[in-house]
Amino acid sequence: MFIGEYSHTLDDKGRLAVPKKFRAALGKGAFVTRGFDNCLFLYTKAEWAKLAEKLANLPFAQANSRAFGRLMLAGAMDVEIDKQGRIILPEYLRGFSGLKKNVIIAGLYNRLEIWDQEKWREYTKKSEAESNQIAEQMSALGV
Amino acid sequence: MFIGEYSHTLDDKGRLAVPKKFRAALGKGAFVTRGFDNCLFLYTKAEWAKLAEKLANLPFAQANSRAFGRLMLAGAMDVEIDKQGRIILPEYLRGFSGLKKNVIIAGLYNRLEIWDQEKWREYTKKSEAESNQIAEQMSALGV
DNA sequence: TTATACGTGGGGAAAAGTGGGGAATTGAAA
DNA sequence: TTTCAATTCCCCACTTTTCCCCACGTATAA
Repeated sequence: MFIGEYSHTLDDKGRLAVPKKFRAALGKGAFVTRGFDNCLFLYTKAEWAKLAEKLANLPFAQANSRAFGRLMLAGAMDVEIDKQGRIILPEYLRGFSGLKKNVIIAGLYNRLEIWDQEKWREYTKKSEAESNQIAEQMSALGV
Repeated sequence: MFIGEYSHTLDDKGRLAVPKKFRAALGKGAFVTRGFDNCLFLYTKAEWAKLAEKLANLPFAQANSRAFGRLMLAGAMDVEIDKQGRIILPEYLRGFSGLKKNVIIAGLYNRLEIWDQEKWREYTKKSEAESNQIAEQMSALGV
């Protein structure tokens, strides 16, 4: 289970440290891909396999399904954790997510999200302001 | 079952003493996360597991579900109680809840709430003043 | 008044995160 | 085929943060 918010830095070589806690889970293989709201999703091998399966079975006759598949499947890349506990993010994903030096890594149960710090700050600020409304809606979903 | 109101202090290292009564219940694992009205929620491991499960199953294709998950899952952190009976609150949660030196820990049955003392005072003052109205509305919910 | 327990503060050791240099490997050009 | 250049990968070292332990003060009860 991934939870929490971590602040790390992306170096000039495109390397990003994974929080110590999560390395064991990702050691068997990790997959990054494009996410929503301009962040990246990082999955364990097992979770990625489940998701990829679902994506592959989307009806490719539908334009939206094709777009979704291209976004997440073609966007994906398997990454390895080096001896220092870092992964290398490919150029196209750094560009997509607008990552600069300061990066936020967020745990969302079965995935990690990688955000540019500025974007994350703006996003959470906005969400906090709307949290009461959102919570009302969530109660309808049984939370 | 957590009840009562306790006043403690947060030190420079972000450490907060948990009231003695509650340590046994939280000893097996405790989880803090963002709450409502700018306070933090503190759960036992068992209670958190139930909540996290629900949050994880929200449909991530919906913008509001994602926002809620990011507030509460990415907001969460598992904390351990040290030999002195304290937990460490991460920087981002202290910022979120506006905690300063004086902190209130309040028991709410299946969770504890952590408030900045000032905010708590204002909130309770306001609620006490409105208690009659609130009570009317609650009766509709079967209380 | 003394003893005990709880809460608070701080210092030192260890670990995690970050940056940079050098070796090895790959690819391209002569 | 050989050589040069560029990129990738690996390892070392520094810095910062975290964790663990000890000690003091205050409150409470005997």
